[in-house]
Amino acid sequence: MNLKDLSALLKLSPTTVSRALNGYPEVSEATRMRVQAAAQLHNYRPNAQAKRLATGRSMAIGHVIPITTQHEIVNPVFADFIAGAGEVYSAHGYDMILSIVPDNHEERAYREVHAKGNVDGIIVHGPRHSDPRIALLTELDLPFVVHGRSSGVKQGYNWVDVNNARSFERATGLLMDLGHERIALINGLETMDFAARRRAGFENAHVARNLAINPQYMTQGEMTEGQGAKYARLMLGLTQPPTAFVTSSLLSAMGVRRAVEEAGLKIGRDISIVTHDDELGYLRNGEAEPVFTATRSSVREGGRKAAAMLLAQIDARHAGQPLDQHQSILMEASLVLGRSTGPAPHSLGADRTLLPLDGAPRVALITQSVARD
Amino acid sequence: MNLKDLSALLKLSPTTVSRALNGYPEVSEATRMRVQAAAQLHNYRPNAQAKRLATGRSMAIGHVIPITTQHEIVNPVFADFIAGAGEVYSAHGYDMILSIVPDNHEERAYREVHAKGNVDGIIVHGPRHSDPRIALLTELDLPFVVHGRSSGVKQGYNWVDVNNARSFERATGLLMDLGHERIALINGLETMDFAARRRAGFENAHVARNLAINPQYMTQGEMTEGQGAKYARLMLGLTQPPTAFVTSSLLSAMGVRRAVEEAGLKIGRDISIVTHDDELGYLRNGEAEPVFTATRSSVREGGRKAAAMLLAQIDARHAGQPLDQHQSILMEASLVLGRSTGPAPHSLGADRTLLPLDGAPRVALITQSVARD
DNA sequence: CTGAAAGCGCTAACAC
DNA sequence: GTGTTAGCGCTTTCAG
Repeated sequence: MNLKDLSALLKLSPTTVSRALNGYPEVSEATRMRVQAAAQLHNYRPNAQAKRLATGRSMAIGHVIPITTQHEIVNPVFADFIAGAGEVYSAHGYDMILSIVPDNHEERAYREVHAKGNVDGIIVHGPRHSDPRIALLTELDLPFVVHGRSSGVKQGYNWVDVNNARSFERATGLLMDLGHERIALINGLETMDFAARRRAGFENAHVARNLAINPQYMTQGEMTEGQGAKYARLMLGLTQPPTAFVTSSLLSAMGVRRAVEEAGLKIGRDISIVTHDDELGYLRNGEAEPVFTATRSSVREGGRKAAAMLLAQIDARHAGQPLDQHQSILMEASLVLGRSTGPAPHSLGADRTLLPLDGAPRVALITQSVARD
Repeated sequence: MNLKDLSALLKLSPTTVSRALNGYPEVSEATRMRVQAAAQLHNYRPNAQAKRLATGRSMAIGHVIPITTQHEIVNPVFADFIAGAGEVYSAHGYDMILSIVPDNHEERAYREVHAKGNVDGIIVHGPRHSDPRIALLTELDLPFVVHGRSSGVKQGYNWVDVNNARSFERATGLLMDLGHERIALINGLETMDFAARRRAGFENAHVARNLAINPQYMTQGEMTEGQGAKYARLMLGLTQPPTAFVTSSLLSAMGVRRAVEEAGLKIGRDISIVTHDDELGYLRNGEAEPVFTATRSSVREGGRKAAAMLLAQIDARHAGQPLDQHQSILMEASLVLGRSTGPAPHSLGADRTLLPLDGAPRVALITQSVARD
């Protein structure tokens, strides 16, 4: 059933039917009703391709997920983020086109997607410290929103990110408040912007408390268990091993735990581990179910916000507004908690609660949480 | 730059240019060269929408991921599977359209996507035991491949699945071989086909060894840590508690571990836990890095196979072949390993290796692995 | 308020 | 070998 068929059936012109269905004002209420009823009855759906060609809008948003050619693991964060974005798209009649692109083909992929005209906008995932994609997309004049930031880029652009620096600064500071002076950082690859920011936060905490930063305690690499264990082993082998670890992912934290156990040490007694990760709901317990959910949903909420921002941008452009104003949303990470056996939560400010882990308030998990915009 | 511009530039008709670019034989080699060079030079990309409209092929595959309205967590398995499928699509010039659909709107979503004509085929995720989507898609005459199976459906259809029954049977049997007689199953929701199959495997192992199946030892629910802990607590509270747990996901296994620890028991000494999950790379160690990778890549490989199967089906149909033959691929799950501190692997057949966990060969992890088709 | 006609950018019969 | 013509199904001026 297409427009022509339907209009023939109604003994109206395709034009009128189209207008009736698309809410144009110049059609009489009576015929609009009639048309809508018929459309419903015959289950009419305008052909998407034709509509796209006619309007010049593809009604689709591209999500480009870069895959490093070495480690081809898809970061689980993307799944939740994309789920959130997807909700917004379907509410607005947009499709989501997902491209998993090897990072060496990225530029080509973007140019192609643009030239072929099959998306109206793009969400950029996994930005690096200085990410060429931002300049590229600006040059192509394709609306986009970055999931994360690219600190090395000076021009304005739209982004949605989590306050990585602040959360790592607080996590590190927290350990220091508990008496730790030798704290290790097991970070993600610092070419990735989020990892660079996490390191900055880690260092800031040292600076703020006048503690020396020991390069031997800072490592970066893939966020896998193997890497976490490897680096932790190295550091535990130092003459002055760290007394606490701040890690950048759940997997790394599990690797650290393994190394710690191998060394015959006990977590929460000899060694503290703090991990920051969107997945870390995996580790908590007790009250944890809601925390887990909250963690995942906050990433999802980030996806929603990014999508909404992008669609607004596209609408504005289509409405002829210049819009060189750039928007950004910074989501605050909040401290949550470990394995609570103790009674009272260790408070960290109005909306922050840290529960002691295994009775000893020395191990904490940190997660990204509620949005603040 | 569009076809018309390009052809004007070359002083050729759009037709000829189109033919040259699309590899039609009736164009002279000389002009083909000239056209290709010009296209390259001007960075010409045919407009996707126009092409779609003209050819009637949307060159896109839809992946519909159902979200249960209660627990809106996206199963991480999807990410890897989709990444694999994505590789195949981009190699063949297809786009991937991802829809996250609340499970109560599924039928509508499928009908819509079909009527709008924006996909040439669909991958069905998360099939239930009797899944109406299969009949629906058959009725709509839209090519599709199921990621998983739907045991209650009698008609033929294409699918790619893992041998869930067999792997759970072997896991359970393995525990029995180690002397366990009271084994608990912490399963996913058995309305999901994979969970039903896992249960069947669990039961088969009992039948094969003439052991009674105790309903008190079988639970199903969301595969979260909280549920795992809850059920494990209940069972550990029985007068005859189980001595081993077979769980359906990493999260559940972690919940069980928590409950076990709370009860003052020690894993590997008092209690064994076996988990089967695509994610369970998260838990292994030592030799584990490659296993982790292999696990994830095997899911990815499943995605590749499903995609290839679907594209073949679409091509065949387009070539006018009837193809009422249905294909299927069953991937075998292989046993891998726990936390290896002991030396010799405990062998389970030619391609199967089980390493002892913490020296005591009583805890094992089972993962899905290499394809066999 | 409704309709006729043109056109979005491409492909595919059908001539030449 | 190459060009002409007519659509694909819709939207959108422009008339009425």
